[in-house]
This record gives sequence, structure tokens and C-alpha cells, in this order.
Amino acid sequence: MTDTATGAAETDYSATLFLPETNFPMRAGLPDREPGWLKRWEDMDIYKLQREQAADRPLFTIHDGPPYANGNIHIGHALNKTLKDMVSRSMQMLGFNSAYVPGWDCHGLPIEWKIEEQYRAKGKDKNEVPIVEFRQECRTFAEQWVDVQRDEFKRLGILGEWDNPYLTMSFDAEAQIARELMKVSTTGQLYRGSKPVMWSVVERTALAEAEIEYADYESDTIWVKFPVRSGGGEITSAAFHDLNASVVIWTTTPWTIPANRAISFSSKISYGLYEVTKAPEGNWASTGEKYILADKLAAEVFAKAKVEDFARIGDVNPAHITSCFHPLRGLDGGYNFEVPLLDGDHVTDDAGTGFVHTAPGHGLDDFEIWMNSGRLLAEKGISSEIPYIVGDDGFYTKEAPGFEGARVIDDNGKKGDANNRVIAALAERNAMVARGRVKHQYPHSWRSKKPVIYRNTPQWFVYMDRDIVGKPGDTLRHRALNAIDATRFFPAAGQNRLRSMIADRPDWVLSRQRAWGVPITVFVNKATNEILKDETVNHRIAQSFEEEGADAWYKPGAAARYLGAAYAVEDYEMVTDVLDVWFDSGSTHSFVLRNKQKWPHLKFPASMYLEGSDQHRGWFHSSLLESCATNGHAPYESVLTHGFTMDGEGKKMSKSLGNTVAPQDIIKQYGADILRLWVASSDYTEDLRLGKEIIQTTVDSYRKLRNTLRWLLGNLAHYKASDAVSFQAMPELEQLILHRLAQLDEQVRGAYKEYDYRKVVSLLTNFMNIELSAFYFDIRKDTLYCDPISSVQRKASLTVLNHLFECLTAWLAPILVFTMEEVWLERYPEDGSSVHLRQFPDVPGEWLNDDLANKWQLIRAVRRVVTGALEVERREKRIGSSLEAAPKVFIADERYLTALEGQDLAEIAITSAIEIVSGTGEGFTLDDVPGVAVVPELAVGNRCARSWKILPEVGSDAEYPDVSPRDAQALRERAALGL
RNA sequence: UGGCCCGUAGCUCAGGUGGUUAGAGCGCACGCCUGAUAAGCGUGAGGUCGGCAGUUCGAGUCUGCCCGGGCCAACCA
Repeated sequence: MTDTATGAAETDYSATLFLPETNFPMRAGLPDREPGWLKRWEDMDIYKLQREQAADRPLFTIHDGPPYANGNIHIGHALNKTLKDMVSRSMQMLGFNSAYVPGWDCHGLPIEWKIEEQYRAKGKDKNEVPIVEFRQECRTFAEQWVDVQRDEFKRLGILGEWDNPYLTMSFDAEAQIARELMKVSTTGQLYRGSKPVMWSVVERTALAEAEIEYADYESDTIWVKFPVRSGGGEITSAAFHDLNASVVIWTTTPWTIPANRAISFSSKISYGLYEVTKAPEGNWASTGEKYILADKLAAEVFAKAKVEDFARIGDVNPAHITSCFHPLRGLDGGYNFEVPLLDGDHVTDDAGTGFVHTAPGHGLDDFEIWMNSGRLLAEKGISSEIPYIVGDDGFYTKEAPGFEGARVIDDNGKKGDANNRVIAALAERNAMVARGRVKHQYPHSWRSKKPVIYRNTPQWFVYMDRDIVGKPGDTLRHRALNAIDATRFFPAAGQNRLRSMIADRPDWVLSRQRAWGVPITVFVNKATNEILKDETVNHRIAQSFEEEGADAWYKPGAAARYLGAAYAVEDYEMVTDVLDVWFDSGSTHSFVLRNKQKWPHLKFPASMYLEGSDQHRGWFHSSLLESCATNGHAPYESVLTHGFTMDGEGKKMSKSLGNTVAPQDIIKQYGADILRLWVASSDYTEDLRLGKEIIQTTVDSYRKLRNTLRWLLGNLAHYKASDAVSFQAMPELEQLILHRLAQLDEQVRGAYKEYDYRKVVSLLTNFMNIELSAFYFDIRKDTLYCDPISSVQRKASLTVLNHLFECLTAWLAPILVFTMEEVWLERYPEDGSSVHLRQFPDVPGEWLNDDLANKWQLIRAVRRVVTGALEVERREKRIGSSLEAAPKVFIADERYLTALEGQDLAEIAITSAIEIVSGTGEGFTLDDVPGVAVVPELAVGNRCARSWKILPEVGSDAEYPDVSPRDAQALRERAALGL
């Protein structure tokens, strides 16, 4: 027992110790304090300082896949920007000049809607407003949201060129986008084709899917015969020779029959040849007629057709039918073409006849199978042209022979006479099997609430498979696929995903029948239908956009202004469609990366495009195509994709489920650094989860990190650069930590180069928790707190702490941008100081010492046995603090003995004393440390009032009778200095 | 419905080419310390590796099916 146990008051020596001293708060208060650092960075213009500082370094370039400027940012935006920021900052610290230019997508439908919505609220009609005025309102709307989002992004700690972002609607961008389009058109890659789109006759406008609502509607339905024209002998058996059979189709849109160009079937359905054996007099389906139907649906069809009896004659494989006659063949001299049969997955035998009437101008499935059958059609000598049978006003055109002037839908949204006219014509030609009505869900316009139709509409396309500028084999698809091979993908799976999309995609549709966008700046010769290719005209167009924005296209007299004297305005059609916004953002490489006047620190191609995995179909895709069309290669060297943010259970976040997490809320409650740490510790290559528990885990690990750094700061308050101890002069324990630092330097840099922030976080938290907090710091507290001022060991430890500080603050700076600045400024508060103006420190190679590390593995193994033995004593209440023990350690294994030579095991195990005995002994052992047994014994002597060690020597110094000799020395030195 | 991807302790994540009792940090429980203190140290309990079948001497790792989840397939971005 020690003297103090008797109750004598112990002198409090804490004032004579080098205890940690710091004002760095344990609790961060990030929500309140982060804005202060943001202001500091803004005041010092740190982004500009970085550029100046890195002026001679190689460029690393990322810029935004632009967010859409309508609404507050959500967690997905926060994730994306944070990743970009970590990439950009870490590249800067790895030695690049890493500029980041944010941008916004400003054109497009959603903004148009908002303005229209405002109009409706005021009872205003969009069509009565001059388009230039309407566009101006869209522009103003976008500008407002750009400002809102910019503030929200900055608050996340994202460092970028916020005072000079790009906007797809800025005049120079609009001009350049138009130039890109004209480049595509002059190289012959642009053509006018057609495509069915949702069309509202009432409003005379195309509608987006989002503008459609489904409502109950009663449609006319008909069953129609398509007589087999050829291939009959091949069908299945001799019984089909000379047969007079018809393929029967079913449709709910009789008015599309004049647009029919094919019949779709499915090779997965079984079909049969049926004969009507009994039917009422005068019935459409009369006795003796032969129909080809899906077996599953035959009975149903005959019931509808009022057939009283029928027989199945045999199997049919529709693939053997080369073509049918159109049921209206010969009508008004039209419909004499062959109607081929196409195998399509969209065909089912759930309803109908098992055959789908295919009008490529009036249905998406129809269009798709038609376009995909190009080769088959060519083989059969059938034209793949899609007719325009319905005008924008709902009237049939002359491309519907025999029906011109009939109307599908009238101005009030009511059914016109088209269906009845078609049905009458079919009946007249004995093509009808049955008719009826059906109530079903049918698309309606959300504005007028009137039914809409799919209508073939002219569109502008870019060829995927045509040779560009006459070079054989040099197609856009080919270029794009090659470009993908030349690009690095993170994660690698993205490469396949993008490749398969590019390999399978149809021609690129660029046109939208909308108002708010960059117009397709093309003139078409009315006589020849050819696109005007004239550099002078194109230059005038671009120049006007540069000065007035794309609105110039819509101003009165624009056509004459552009065409000039060389062409007659009346000879040319001026296209009024706008470009798909994907073409806008797909052109950022052109108007951002290559705009050296505006952004001198960017390079083309970009080092990286970084977006969510949905952008394989979006920005990665359109940028690739656009750049391949105009530059011949990808606009990026690498592509990094991240997943989506799910809730805590891995479910999609949605407002209706109420499981969304707003970045603004996390910032308000915990701070942006918590959000950033969450991003960094998640696996962004997959979908991320975010919920209450996950945030709490992040907060906990942040606290641990913060406290470890706080302790470092507290001790470094006693460090002077002049005290630095050279590597060679350090104790092994210090050298061991520096060895680990050198290892980490390599690993951390490696992880940053692979954009693996998870690994950075895990390497550093493990290091800080296990090796620093629980091992090195714990051991060195005695030295750091108690050793005399002169102690070299203490100075060596402080030197190591300084190195740790230098490395850790830099390594964590790209992730915890606020906290590392706070830590850094705590030591270096001068004006102009910032952790973000640093690079990852150079770590001397001589620090690496694997032999030393291996040796200390053994020492730490022995330490574990000692600690384990002490734990037993503690549980038995024989000791509390480990300093109350002075164990005896029996070591039979030579390796451990050798490792411990010259080491102070008591210091390492934090006991007051220790005795190492060579040989075997009875005591506490660990299975994985054979040959080491620990007998716990109580420390002998009195407790040092200063270091709290229990040593026999305490009391031997007459001047300082209550402390150990080391502490007496420390006190003496202090006294000599008058402290 | 198709294309691509994912499913390891309460949470976040490790687990080259299949090979001993599946790991880490945090959290949790218990204990110690009280000179990092709304902190620090130690010990411990937690997993049928989504499920089922198969290949194999042997599967978290390979194959198939199933379940659950995500992205894409929009005149949405």
C-alpha cells in the first residue's frame, strides 16, 4: 500500500506539467461556425490563390454536368457536388492545378411549364404572348434559381469558380451551341425524319409524357382482315395451298388503319388456322372464311364476330408469311404496298388476336419495331418511309387516300368522322370481322383535359451509322464506341453500360417542338428539301446569338437577315424547333472547356466527367456523341459515376413516402462537414443510404477524429520548431510512428488517386484510433506531461506530433474542409493562412522501416499479454490504474526477448515497473502469443505525486520527497528557469 | 417486361485467382481512470455472409433459379 492510501493529502503538481493546452473546442458547433470560414475563404479569394499558386502545374479539369435551374438542391445534388469537390481538392493537393467550373442547365420544358403555370394563374394564354417575351420570362426564372442553388452549393463547402460559372443560356453558350449544331449539319450528319409524338389537336402542340394524364375514354374497336398475299405455300402444310386466309388484327384506333404498314406477331405465341363453319346470314365473318389467330384468343374473337361455330385446321408459323395485302388496297388508288409481318416482343396473347396492327407513325412500339426492321424491309423491297396521314389540326392529309378531309379529333376534342369513315370503307371491302366499343384509360392533355393522339411529326435526327464526311466506316457510332474504349471508368462497370447503350441506340433525335431552347438554326430549301450549308449564313447566325442571344432567331425579319442577298427568303423554310437540352449540356466541352478567354485554367478534353449513374443515358452519353460528331473523340479522359441516395432502409427517397433527407437540414443540425464525412465514408459506386442512425454513426466518428486532433493541438502548444529532434536521434517508438506515417503517405495518396475516399477515411480513422489514441498517445502521455524541459524523448515525441499534425490535416483537408481549416488556423492563424493552400506533405523515404515495424509487432504482442493480465486484476478489484501494477513477464520465446532488448516495457505497457524473466513461468497467457506468461504483481514503493507512478525511488530526493527522481529533475529545471 | 448493378455484425465498410474457428472502425454492454473529461483506456456480446438448389474434397467467393432493392428504357433533368 502506498502512503497516499492512508489519506494524507497529495500535492497537486498539475501546474508543473505540460498538460494539453488549447482553445480548440471539443464540440464543434459546425452549423454556426462554418459560414465564418466560408466568408474567410471568399474574402481571401482562395480559389484564385490556388490557381495562382498552381499556375505551373499540370491541369486537372472537372466542370459540371449542369444541374437544372429550377428548385432547391436535394441530397443527390449535395452528393454529386461533394464528390466533385473532393476530387478537385485532392488533385490540387496531389500537385495539379485543379480548377472546377460549376454550371447550370437553363433551357427546357420544366421551366417553360413554370412560366405557363404563372400565365394560367393570371388567366393569360401562352400563344398570345410574343415568343421573345415568353423566352425572356423563362430566362429570368432560371436566373433566380441559379442564384439560389449557387448559395446552397457554396454552403456545402464546394470550392469552385462560383463568380464565373457557365450557363447554357448565356449568349456565348447559345451561340456556340448553335455553331456545334451547324457543324453537325454541315458535315452531313443531320437529317429530317419523323417520329410519332403525343399530340394535342385542341392545343396544336406536342406534349411530353409528364403533360399527359390518363382518364377513362370510350374507343371504337375493330377486328380487321389482312389477306395473306404471299408465302402461303410455306405456311405449314399442303392444306394451306390456295387458301384464302387472312391475318386478323384488333385495334382501338380505327383511324390509324390508313397508316398501317405492318403486322406484328410474336414467335413466343402459338397460332392456328381457323375456318368459320357456321355463321348467321349476312355476318361479316361468313361461313367458309379462314382466319389466322393466336390459339389462346381464337374463341374470344369468334364470339365477338358472332360466329356460331368454327374449326381449327392446323398450325401456323407467322414467320413464314412474307406479307399481307392492306385491307384498303386500291382505295382511291392507294394502299397497294405489301404489309410485312414483323416479330416483336411487345406482342402478347392477353388481348386482341395475337397480331398487332402496326402503324409506325402512331405508336411508340410500332415506330420502334418498324425502325428496327430496316434491314428486313430492305430485303423485301418495302419502303421504310412513314406516312404523315394526320395534320396538326387532326384532319387526314392526302397521304390517307380516300379519307382526306375526314377528321380524327375536332377543335373541341370530340371524335371526328375518321373512325366511321374508315370502318365503312373496310366493311365495303369485306375487311371487317367485328366491331365494338371499349372503355379504357386513355391519354389526355393535362391542360385541356382532351384526348391526345400519337401523330407522326417531322423531327431532326443525327445519323448513328452513316459515314461522316465520306470516310468509309467512320460513323458516329463507331467513333463513340472507340472513344469509350479510350476512356477510364470509375467504377469499371460504367464502361459496359455506356457501350451497350451506344451500341443499341437509334439515331439521335435533336428536335423539340418547344419555345425555350436554342433553335435548330437550319434553313431548308423548299424545292429540294436540302439543308442550306453556307458558312456566311452560319456565321451571321452565330454572330447574332453572340450579341443578342438565341432570341435573335425569333425576331421579325430574322430569315432575311441571315440569308442575306444570296438567297430568297421565300425559297427557304426556317426551322422553328429547338434543340433537345441534352444537346446544350452535351456541348459544354465546346463552350466551357475550350473557352480559354473565360476559363484559362480548363483543358480539353476534361480530366473527368463526374455524375450520377443515370447520366450514362444523359450527360456522359450526349457529351460523347456531341464531341464525337464534332471532334471525333470523347470530351473526357475518365468518367466517374456514383449511385443514388436511398433512405436508411435502402428504399428510394420520395416526398410521398416522407423519407427524404434534405441537405439543408443536415447542415442546419450537424454541419456540412458531417455531410461530407458521410459521403467520404460511403461506397459511392453503389447506391448510398442515409438515415438517422447513419448520420449518428457519422457524427460519432467525427467526434473521435476531432478529439484526437484536439489532443494533438493541446500538446503542440508546447512545441517549438527549435526543439525538433532529427529522425536518427529519435527513440524507436517515435521512429515506428514515422514509419507508419510514411506507409500511410503512400496509401493515402494511392487512395486519393483512385478516388477512394472510403479508404482514406478508414485508413486514417483506424490509424488515429488504434495506433495513436489507444497506443502511442497513451504511452507518451507520461513523457509529454512529466518529462523535464530538457528531455530529448519529450522533444522527439513533440516532433512526431508535429509531423502527425502536418500530415493528418493535409490528408483530411479534401474531406473535412471546415474542420481541417479550423485545426490549421488554431496553430497558424496568420492572415492568408489556409490548410487549403497546402499540398500533401513530402514524407521522407528514410522513415520507412519494415524491420522496425516487425519488431514492434512482437513488442505489442507482449504488451497485449500484459494488458490482458491487468484486466483480470482489475476485474478482481486488486488494481484500478495500470500504474498500480508491476508485473513479472516470463518469456520463453527468444524472438520476444530480442525484440524487447533495450526497450522499457513498463513504459510501453504503462505500468510503474516490470520485470522480464527469461524462461517459462505460470501466469496469464494469450493463445496467439505463445511463450509469454504474465504474473501480475503490485508496484512497490510510494506513489509519485507528480507522475502517479509507484516506485521505490520516490522519497529518495530530500528536496522533493514526494516525487520520483525523474520528476524531481523536472521540478528542478523549472525552478532554475524561475517557473 | 427488357438492359445494367447491388444485397457480409445495430451502422459504415474489408474480405486477389474458391481452402483453417468470416475481419475492422463506430455504436452497444460491462469495467477502469479522472492531468484529452459531454473526453481517455480496457474487456465483451453481436453475423445460418438475402433465400434455395447445384458444381467441388471444400463456396461469402463459381453457376442457375427465387426474393428484395436501385438506375436506365421520357418533347424529365
